[in-house]
Amino acid sequence: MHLSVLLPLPLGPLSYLAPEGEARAPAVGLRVAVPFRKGVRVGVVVGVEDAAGGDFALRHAIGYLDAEPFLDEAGLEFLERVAALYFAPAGQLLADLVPFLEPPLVHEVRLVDGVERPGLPRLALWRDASELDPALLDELREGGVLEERVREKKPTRKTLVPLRAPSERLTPKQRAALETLRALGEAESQTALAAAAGVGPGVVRALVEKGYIGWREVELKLAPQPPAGPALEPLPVPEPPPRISGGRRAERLQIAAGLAAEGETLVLFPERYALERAYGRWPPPALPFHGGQSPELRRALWREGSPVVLGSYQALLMPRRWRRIVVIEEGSDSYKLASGSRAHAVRLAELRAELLGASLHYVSLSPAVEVVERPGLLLRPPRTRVLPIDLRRERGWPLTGRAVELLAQVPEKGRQALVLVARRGYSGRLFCKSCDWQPVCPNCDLPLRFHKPGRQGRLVCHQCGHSEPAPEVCPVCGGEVFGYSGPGVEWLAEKISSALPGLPVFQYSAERKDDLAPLQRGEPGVVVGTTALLRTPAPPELALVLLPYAEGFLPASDFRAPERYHRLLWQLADLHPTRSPLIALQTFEPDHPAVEALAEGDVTGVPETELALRRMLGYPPAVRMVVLEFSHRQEVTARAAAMEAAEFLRKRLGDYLQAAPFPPLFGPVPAPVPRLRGRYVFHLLLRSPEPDRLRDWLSDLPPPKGARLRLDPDPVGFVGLLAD
DNA sequence: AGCACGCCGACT
DNA sequence: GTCGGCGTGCTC
Repeated sequence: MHLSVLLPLPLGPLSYLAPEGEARAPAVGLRVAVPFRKGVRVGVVVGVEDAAGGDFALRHAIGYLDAEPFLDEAGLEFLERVAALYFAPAGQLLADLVPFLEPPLVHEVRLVDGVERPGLPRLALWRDASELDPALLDELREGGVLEERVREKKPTRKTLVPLRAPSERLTPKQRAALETLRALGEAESQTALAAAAGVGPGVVRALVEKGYIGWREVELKLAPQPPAGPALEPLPVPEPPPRISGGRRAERLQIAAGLAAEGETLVLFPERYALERAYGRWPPPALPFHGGQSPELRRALWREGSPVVLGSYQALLMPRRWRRIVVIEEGSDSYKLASGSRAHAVRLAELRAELLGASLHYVSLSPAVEVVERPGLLLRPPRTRVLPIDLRRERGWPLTGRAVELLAQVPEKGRQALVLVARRGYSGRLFCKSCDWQPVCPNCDLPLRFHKPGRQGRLVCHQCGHSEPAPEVCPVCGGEVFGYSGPGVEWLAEKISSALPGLPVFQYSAERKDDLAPLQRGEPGVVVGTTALLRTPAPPELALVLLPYAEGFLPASDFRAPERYHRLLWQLADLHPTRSPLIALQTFEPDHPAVEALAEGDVTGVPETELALRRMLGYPPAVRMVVLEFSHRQEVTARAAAMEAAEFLRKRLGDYLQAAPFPPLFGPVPAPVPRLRGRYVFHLLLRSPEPDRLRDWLSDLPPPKGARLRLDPDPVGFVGLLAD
């Protein structure tokens, strides 16, 4: 019997002989431990064949980890289809979608009964395999004299428990602490016990030393946190259409809950924050499933029998026959996997639903361009109050007089304001005022960002993390005066503090998360932050949302930028569950369509326009697009590899180059950031309305010489405009 | 992905 | 002479 085993590695399935001495018949979908390289890895059986002749000296699999299949047939089919869709080995997708597949193992070995090996007398008894040399294990395996068994190590935790009854030899305090532990049963730590018993830590330590209490490993009971608040009321929609847009956040969740009441449903969320917030109010029974949970917990919940799962993309392969998949905020960038296969979770959900025959629904405030034409239900969007502040006319940078006036009203009325900045740190650029020198990252073609957390500044690369102290004088001309541009969180916070002394100003970004509790309590104040702020609950008295430089959220090089900008603006209108804060935008483009749509209460207009535009220009979803990224430390090597591939593809495409509705091949061009982490990057874009053509071209493409080639099979960000 | 192998430059 | 950087190939 041959097993076809898929490991969570960027490889196709590998072949193994069925485990020796295993009574059970091999079954597709079981997790199996196999020898791999010098160790043991866990994969999934994706095929079972009668020993077909092969010239490979196959090794035996060690053993199965499951009683029931970990992946079902539908899941395996899905995996295979996704791999084809994304031009990636199936194992890569397995690794991406089920990163918790491999549990810690107990792997034990012994010699087959009666066999003796000189020098290995104790190997007649089961022994942990990690104590033995992998080479020796392999040799014994090949000789057919090794028995192996493997099982999943049960998750445990350490806990402090009483070991002996109190005796006369204890001091009163020690006795009290021991009695406390006997009453509690167990304690998390020595400190916790000391606190609970009202004694000093030394008392507890003495009890441990005398052997009255001690640590023991106990099995860890795994369960998600139960929902916190009062459950929201599901809102049933008769004959629900595929798309539901508009409305307020709570209302959309009610509708999603109504959709989920129909039967086995996956409610897919773009990120953990939104998921946990929704789960906190979701009508039970429901199960949260996401990457913030420990791998042990996710493995434990994998087969849990809840009809509704609120999940991230990691729930997509759960062995369930979903009747419905509900995609929340399908336009969110967080659905794009940043590494590995670089899959897009919404595409995956669509494919999963198709293969299962499940109904698919998108529920979002402003629909993604990809879905805006589906039949939809439009709920009344949040009321908006929008104030564009035209930076071409208003004085003051980075804070106009108008903005200061607005902010001044915040403490006067006892309200709160949120200031959203696209950049963390002090400023995007630092330059010498006398000679124009600018610091650049040594590894990337990017200016170093200026951070000024205290008095002394630092220069930081936001791509590779390189960091150096900011110079006191210009290293080129010795000039002592520096200028800044591209205001960040720190700059704005400083500016607001000096313009409005006495106003509490908080900062909130990835690098500095002030405690926002005073704001949450309703105290007046301003918080300046990046979009990280959107993952915190809105302060209760929110009256103003100010974007000091709205275009900062509109990168010019990306065809999806207007859609994103539009979505962000609408998100601001829906931040507070009931209030409509004034949204003030300092901008050079006060009549941008996204700003107008927000003012007019229109959530679908911008996506519709964008869709028309993409059809005209040949962008997704009108075409399937793939970006080929060639990179190397040496610029010439990267460029040459990209040129060679372009040349090959030009020949390969032949007449289609002219016949295609849109030029199907573009580049090579330097990537929007031409050098990243010490590597030069060149892009080659392929596109066609017929996805099968892309597959054919790519399958013929010879591997590049010298340079590394990576595919982005579903580019979302940082795609330069095609210049025809 | 992770790891071994092998080739070329730098230095005790 | 060796150490060690990185490019290439392979994993049942």
